Amino acid sequence: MNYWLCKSEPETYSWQDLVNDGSTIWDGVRNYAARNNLRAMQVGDRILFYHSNYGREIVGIAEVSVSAFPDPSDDTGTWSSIIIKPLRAFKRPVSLDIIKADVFFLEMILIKNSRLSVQPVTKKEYDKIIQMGG
DNA sequence: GCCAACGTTGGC
DNA sequence: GCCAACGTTGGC
Repeated sequence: MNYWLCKSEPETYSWQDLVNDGSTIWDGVRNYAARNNLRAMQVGDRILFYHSNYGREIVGIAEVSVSAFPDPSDDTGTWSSIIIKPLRAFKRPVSLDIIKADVFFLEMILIKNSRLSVQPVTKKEYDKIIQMGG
């Protein structure tokens, strides 16, 4: 099993929206690095769900329920989508401030490449995040 | 709302 | 193939 982090602006699509919907298509990604990460995802992989902008915290864990297929919002066949579903919310959301303040996360992509919207997370990082999230 | 960091585009 | 110009993301 592999671990990932996906960003969403809560004003556009929040964790609560995902819970309400039961599952959602993750489409509209238009960045090659992010797309390649989407394509590497397998059913059952875990996704840390991060609220960017207003929020700036990891709020819960989602799961890949359908692996990569052509993005229906794209006519060119260049881009890919997946489908995710919520697994559980954190008792205590893990904020960007907390992550940045901890040297354990110095190498985390969330810190080093803050613009990448779909990124891999190591098992160590994942385990510590979910421990902090409760 | 500003702007730094990063990606992409297009002229040369 | 380089790089300046431009657009976007996302933290502050």
